[in-house]
Amino acid sequence: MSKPSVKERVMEAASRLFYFAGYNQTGINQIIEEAKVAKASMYQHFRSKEDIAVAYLQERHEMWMGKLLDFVASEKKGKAQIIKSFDYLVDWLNEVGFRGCGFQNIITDLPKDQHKIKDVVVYHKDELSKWIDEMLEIEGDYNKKQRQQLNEEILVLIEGAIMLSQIKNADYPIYAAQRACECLLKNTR
Amino acid sequence: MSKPSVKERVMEAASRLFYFAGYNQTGINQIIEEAKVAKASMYQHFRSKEDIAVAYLQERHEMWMGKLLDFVASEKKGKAQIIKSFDYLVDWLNEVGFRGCGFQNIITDLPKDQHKIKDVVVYHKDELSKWIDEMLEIEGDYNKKQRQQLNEEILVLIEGAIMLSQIKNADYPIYAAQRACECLLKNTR
Amino acid sequence: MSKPSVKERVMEAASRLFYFAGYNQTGINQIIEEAKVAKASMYQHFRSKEDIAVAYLQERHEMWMGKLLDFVASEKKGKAQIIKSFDYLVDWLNEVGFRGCGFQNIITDLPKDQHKIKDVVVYHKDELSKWIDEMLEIEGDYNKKQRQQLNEEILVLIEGAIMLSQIKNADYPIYAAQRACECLLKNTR
Amino acid sequence: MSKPSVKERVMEAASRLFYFAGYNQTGINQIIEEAKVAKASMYQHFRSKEDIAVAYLQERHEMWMGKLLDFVASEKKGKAQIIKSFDYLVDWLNEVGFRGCGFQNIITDLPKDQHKIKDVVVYHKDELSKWIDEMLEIEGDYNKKQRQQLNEEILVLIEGAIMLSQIKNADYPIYAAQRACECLLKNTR
DNA sequence: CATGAATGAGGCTTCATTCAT
DNA sequence: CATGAATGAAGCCTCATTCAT
Repeated sequence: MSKPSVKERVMEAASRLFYFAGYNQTGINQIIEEAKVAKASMYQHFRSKEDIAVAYLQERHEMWMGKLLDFVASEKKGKAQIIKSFDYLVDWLNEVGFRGCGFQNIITDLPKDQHKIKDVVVYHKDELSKWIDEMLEIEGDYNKKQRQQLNEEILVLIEGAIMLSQIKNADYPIYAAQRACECLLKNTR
Repeated sequence: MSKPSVKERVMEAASRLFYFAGYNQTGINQIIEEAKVAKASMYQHFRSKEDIAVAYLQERHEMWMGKLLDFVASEKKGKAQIIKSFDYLVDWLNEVGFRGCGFQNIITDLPKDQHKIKDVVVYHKDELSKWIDEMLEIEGDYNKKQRQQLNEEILVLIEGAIMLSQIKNADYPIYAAQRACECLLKNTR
Repeated sequence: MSKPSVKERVMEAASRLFYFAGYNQTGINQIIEEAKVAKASMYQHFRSKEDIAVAYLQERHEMWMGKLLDFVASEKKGKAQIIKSFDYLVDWLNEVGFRGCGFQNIITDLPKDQHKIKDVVVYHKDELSKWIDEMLEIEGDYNKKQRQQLNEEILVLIEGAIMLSQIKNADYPIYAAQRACECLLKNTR
Repeated sequence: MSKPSVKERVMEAASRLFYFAGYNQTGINQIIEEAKVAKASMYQHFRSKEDIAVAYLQERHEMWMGKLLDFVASEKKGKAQIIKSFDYLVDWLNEVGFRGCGFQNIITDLPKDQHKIKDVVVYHKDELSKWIDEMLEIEGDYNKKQRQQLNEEILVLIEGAIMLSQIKNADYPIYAAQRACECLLKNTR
């Protein structure tokens, strides 16, 4: 039971602070203080604050997708898991006090030159999109064009649900998104 | 043809910078420089940076809602205007390079104590919601419960469309939201 | 008898420290501490450390050339003043403990991108060269080509005298330069 | 054909960086990175950055004097080699982009306590001076006093030539020094 | 003998705000 | 009502060195 490594301690503190306080609100000094790490030690593991953010988002992606897949595993693969994924959002966002999506939140107020961060965000949403497509493909009801359109629509619902629940500090937008999703999946066009 | 007032010049510069560069990326010094205003003059009109942001968001709300109503005015009030509102989003977001929603963008990375800003954001989304409700009510097809649920769903679509178009730097999410919206409005539940 | 302004205090401290301790050895913190000025106050008057150095060198140029002209004024304009200028070097360098030339010293170990500093140094040496040319022209003994060559040679002697006196911590190199200069001026070629 | 030793690799990198980028501009990290050496390995061979500089200057002295002697070897020992030595300066400084004298450059901006470095610099210039004296002695035209004075003057010319060519980024100061040197050697005083 | 991790001190610069005129 | 000067706190990052393995 030894002490976590410097890298781990930095990641823990940075993840918590970046997510709950915000990227710009979180200073390097705060991170190293909470991680109980010397500043230069931190910079031996991460070249810059931006790099910490990238690592944070990558870790967050793994964690978030993992939890999502676990959560929906009780349902049959396909539409059912997609519908169930909104229940995941409800659980998650209630737990974090509707703090919203770590990926959305970080790109909205970013120094103009920090492209690496934006890239991970796009990657995360693309991966989520891939999973949705998988679920739709398993269903077998749709051709490729239909799948793509549905996929886009569902992703919009997810993004909107997370964002609006953050603004309103409530979970009703997530349920609304779920209802909308059910409607979209029921009515072939 | 006199020079715009200090307040107006500050608002112009701050609005532009807050929206396109981001609230945290924009410093007071940059605002006064671009507004060509002395620092203390600015602080005579606005108690703090937060206050400037509040004024910016209020102005932006008026402007945005005004443009929305103008844009959809060519359509019959009701579902048609709602559908048309997504075309507004397409026009607007293309014009601003998919910079997203000024209201969404500002709340995601904010000092913990700046509640006044959050309040205006909530107000803005509530007003948008009111307009949607108006349009649905005019239709006459829905009871109150149905109206509220549809309203929530449509708002989620709008939020998601704006956010995802910002992430993907493309307008397809807006069209996806529009398609989804049409589906929701067509299929009574 | 009011307190000197912030700018003056910064200049005084920076000049003293840059010259006697060295540009790289002198930190912003040391400057503001000795100038008794808040850091941000300093940055209101100087955009960067480089800019302070530029101002320091410009001021130093005026001071140094002024003192030189004053010192040699007792001699007749022409060769005599040139010879006398080496006595000026002796006086000056003894006074500053053979700390060398502020202009030479700053360019030898400079971040690659600080061109503004280099420019002032070149300007300073060019102005000194102009003065030498003036003195040679007054003499009337030389044609343009001869003047230019002598000028270059004398400037080399001055630079070498200052540098070698710094290395050896002694004034004999200055006297050597003076002797050499006399020889050059005596023997037309 | 084995890999150069740690010490050699450090020396190679440090020499290059100290000379071309500057002592203060070069960090330990950059040295070990370019030398492909672990930090602690380096500190096993050199007690401190200052020690690396001392070794660098010692090596540089051997190299520089060696090349000088080789270069002038085509001439007869005496005045001729002295004159020829300025051609060496021209060749060398053109090759290194007028980066100046590694010894001059390092002492102008040094932490106050690093005396070991200063000592090597003085040693280097003294050795150069010894060589000039040798050349003058071989000539047989001068008494001891005359030799010493000429020696000082020639050294001043060399120092000035190197420094001014660095400032002006041109080789004309070296030719000027050569002309002056010829004049000094021709005219007994 | 070699190493990567860890460190305290300090580097330069910018922040939003207030003060004195 | 307008202003430029002044400020303390904090921003991100790099320094030369030492430690534990």
